[in-house]
Amino acid sequence: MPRDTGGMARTVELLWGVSTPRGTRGPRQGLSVAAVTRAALAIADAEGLGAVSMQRVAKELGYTTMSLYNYVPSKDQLIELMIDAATPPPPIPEDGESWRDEVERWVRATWGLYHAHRWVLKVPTVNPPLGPNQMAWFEALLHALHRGGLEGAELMAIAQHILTSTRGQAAISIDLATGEDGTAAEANEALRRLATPDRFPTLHGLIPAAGAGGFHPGAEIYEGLALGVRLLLDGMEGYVRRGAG
Amino acid sequence: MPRDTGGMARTVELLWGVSTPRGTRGPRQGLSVAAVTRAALAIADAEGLGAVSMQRVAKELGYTTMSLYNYVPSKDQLIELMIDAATPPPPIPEDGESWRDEVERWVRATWGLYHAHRWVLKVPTVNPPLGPNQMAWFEALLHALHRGGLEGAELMAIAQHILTSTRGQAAISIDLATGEDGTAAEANEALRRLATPDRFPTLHGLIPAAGAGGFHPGAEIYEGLALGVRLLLDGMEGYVRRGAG
DNA sequence: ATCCGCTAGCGTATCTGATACAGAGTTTTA
DNA sequence: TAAAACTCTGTATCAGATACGCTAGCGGAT
Repeated sequence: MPRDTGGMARTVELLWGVSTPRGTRGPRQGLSVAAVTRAALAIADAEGLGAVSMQRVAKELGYTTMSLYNYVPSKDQLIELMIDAATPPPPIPEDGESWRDEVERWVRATWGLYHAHRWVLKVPTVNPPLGPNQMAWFEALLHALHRGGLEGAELMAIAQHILTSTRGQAAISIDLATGEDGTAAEANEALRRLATPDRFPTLHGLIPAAGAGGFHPGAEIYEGLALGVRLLLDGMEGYVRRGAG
Repeated sequence: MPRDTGGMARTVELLWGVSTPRGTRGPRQGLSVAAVTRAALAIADAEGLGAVSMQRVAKELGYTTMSLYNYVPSKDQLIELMIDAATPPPPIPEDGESWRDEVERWVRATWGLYHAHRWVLKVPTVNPPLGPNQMAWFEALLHALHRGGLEGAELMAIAQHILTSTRGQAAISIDLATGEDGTAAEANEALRRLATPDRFPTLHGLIPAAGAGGFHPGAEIYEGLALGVRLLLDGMEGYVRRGAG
């Protein structure tokens, strides 16, 4: 029987810790899914996703590469586990906090989360996030927006909107912060040279205005994100008031 | 002299076709950057990014793997070229079109673009998009929003917001459409099972309401995106009217 | 008590893909 | 017409994922 190399069912099982009941025989297990995941996570946090190889993780744990496959069916699955493991429980709304503040707190926390684990957004997405922690965060966002008066498909839509723009802007911020020193400056330089006023009038006009050159450093991007969210919530309030949703 | 393996400068050079003047000596070139890029692009469109390897591209062209390196300094650079090559010129706004319609047309076109080249959003971003076509699209979006009354950092922020949420939602839609047949259904099934009303009350409430189970198929996601953009623009109008920006 | 069968961890092998390097043939310029 | 500058080829290297078969530890049925 070939090793079950994955599939959604297996992934979900692993993520939710539903241990397929295994016989108690054989040598005691020296490792565990959690231990493997933790080790991989530590490597990624310290040296980036590229440093995570099965060999490296095994070395870190003092085991052979192949023994990891006793716990994790493939590297891809391991990465899914890492992502969920990197995700702490979502922030708890404070008493009396407005729903808008709740949303903004969520955005800030998400921003922080991605910056704390700069590799997370490099993982090319394949599946919807079905890990327990991922789901908890999404639930938290839905909760806040629901308080704001949204329901059903609209609720889902706006939540996705906020989620994806937060992810996207965080990814940009991280790319700029992570690149070799000077990459950002080099990019700005290139931008300045290429965004000529004839072909790119609007963009060209922004370059001096934006200080670092149109692709801003971290804090400014966050401010931009926050503004976008605020305006979206403004629009949403109007929408709800008008009686839809 | 080692082959220049890249760096922003080289990338930009390639993207903008600034041919570093090469001597006219030696055998006539059988290939060109464009030809290599085109071949790679065709493979990616037909079989996904995973099918693009240097060997495969070379085979397609009837050359050796290594000969490609005469034209393209590395695979990563080739991928950047592919992305820009996959990007047609942005849509041209119609006469008399409102700025809001201009934005919405932009969003729709972007959506279509990503769906036409389903591999583009799988590329883990490293650099800001400096290719000429990428820049042209961004300029188009800036132009529309500028007409709406935004300036400077606010303009940049809202443009990024729209860009990232469009990318993000398109990515979700593509993942669902691309997975093995049944993956989406399986995910919904899992979601239904895992999103228990006690721990995930809001999410749980959405599952039946959302038809396919909370993670909607293509058209519905597009509707959601469009709604989000509309509300954001609503908020933006208020903001502009209030005199900021 | 004991032995059987399950299983963890090991060593090694295979396969795929990127990229280095050296050599041979081609074309232009001094 | 030789030297120089290139292009393309063939082969080698290196990394990383994962298959496979072996050995030995351990719990449970005899």
